[in-house]
Amino acid sequence: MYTMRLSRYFLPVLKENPADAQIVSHRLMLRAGMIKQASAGIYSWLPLGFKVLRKLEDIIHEEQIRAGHIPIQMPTMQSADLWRESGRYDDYGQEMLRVKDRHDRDLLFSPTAEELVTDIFRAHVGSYKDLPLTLYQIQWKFRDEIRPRFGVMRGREFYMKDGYNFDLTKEDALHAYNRHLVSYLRTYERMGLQAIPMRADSGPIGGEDTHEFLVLADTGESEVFYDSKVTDLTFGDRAIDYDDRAQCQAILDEFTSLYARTDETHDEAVFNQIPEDRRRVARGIEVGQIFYFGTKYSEPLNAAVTDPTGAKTPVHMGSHGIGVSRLIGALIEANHDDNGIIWPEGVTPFHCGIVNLKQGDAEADAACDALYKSLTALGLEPLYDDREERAGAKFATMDLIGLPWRITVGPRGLKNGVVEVTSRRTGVSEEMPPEQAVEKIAKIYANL
RNA sequence: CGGGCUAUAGCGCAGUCUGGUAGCGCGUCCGUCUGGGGGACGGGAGGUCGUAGGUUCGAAUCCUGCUAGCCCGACCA
Repeated sequence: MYTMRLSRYFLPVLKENPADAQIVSHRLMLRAGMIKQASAGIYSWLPLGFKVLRKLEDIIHEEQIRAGHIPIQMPTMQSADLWRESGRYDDYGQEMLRVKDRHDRDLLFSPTAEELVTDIFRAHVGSYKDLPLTLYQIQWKFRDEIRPRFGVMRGREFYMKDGYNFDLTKEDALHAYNRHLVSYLRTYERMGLQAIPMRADSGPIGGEDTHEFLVLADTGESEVFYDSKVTDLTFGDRAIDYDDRAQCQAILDEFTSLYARTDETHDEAVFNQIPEDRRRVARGIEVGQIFYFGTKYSEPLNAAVTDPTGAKTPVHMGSHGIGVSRLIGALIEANHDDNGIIWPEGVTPFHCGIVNLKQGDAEADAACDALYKSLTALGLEPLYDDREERAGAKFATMDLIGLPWRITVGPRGLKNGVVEVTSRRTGVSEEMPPEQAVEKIAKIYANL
């Protein structure tokens, strides 16, 4: 169990804006004590940031496993040999960090893992009976960006979910593609984000079919064009059977048939067929991408299975990524105000804050302790601000770190038997007895 | 990689032009008063001025090299 009393926690908040942070998410992550820059584009994750990272990771694992995908973990340092085999060692360019070990062998810090996962596959899978198979990992990656910027949104070291499907036929692989699209829709929605799948460019991964998921934000790096009706689409709590091909296909069609493209694939003529009042030009942050690339890696790397007729056939593959660390930046870009972050309930580092307005007041202290115990007994994680600080400082800290709910406890309210429950997002406060406040918070998180 | 800029206390900055041995705000520590939106007063701690060399009686300040970081551009999840 974490220490959830602020007096004993490690939350190095900053009152002033660090000079190097340009965009709001970077500023707020530094000010809220979530990260500390270690060098250009490389960050240490402090307790609050680390907690959010873990929450995102948990959601991703749950949704991937629900879709039938299997978690593994591959190394960050990889031998250049495999990359020479696929031809990408030379293709990848300066973005790939190359290192030599003591024996003068070429190593690299993995920017992605198609080669390695294909090597695992070819070593252990030989029959169509072992298909379909989708392996994924959540692991640190490195791309030696020419110019890292915007904090974790464009770092050099980043945390990423990357998954790889292996299928016997193109049809099977396209179902895997659809399955990923659906699972990603669910994943982002649970995080409180609207990420719109847009037709994209395949870039260095290569391939035929690809969609990027974009979160709309003014600070986004890509220009996007879409039909305003796409933002009305929500996945909601509809039941999904990932083995049901027709259902997965229908959901893909529903979410990708309206016009939504990045500037790379934008087609002015097609765009202009949308009724004028529905045409939108905006900016977006890319938080994920899915690819179908057929036998691009399986052929050169010789990843083949025996099909039912006894013939060897290269497997059809796809890969799929979610930028986990940059998602935190995207979440903040999409959820903040002048006072700080506003976490969606699904990803908040603590479920609520408890603010003791008069530390040292016997009744206030006792009421806060009781609230803290009741909430933790229900499996919730409150952050209790028990510091010897004035009310204003405590409010400012709570607003900055963005916990969605705050329970305010002071002598004045306690005299009437009530505490105050405040929504960070709306600012609306309600007075109620402490037990009722606990119930209210528990109810909010009951379905998450 | 091209163009621009910066480096002085944990954070934000002044001091550099005109050389004389470092200062402000915030934070931090101690004390008192406070107690519903970053409170007040008093007292303290904290800096090889990025680094190496040079000029000088004397360098944060002038000169040179190096390193790190930031911004714009090209590139990218």
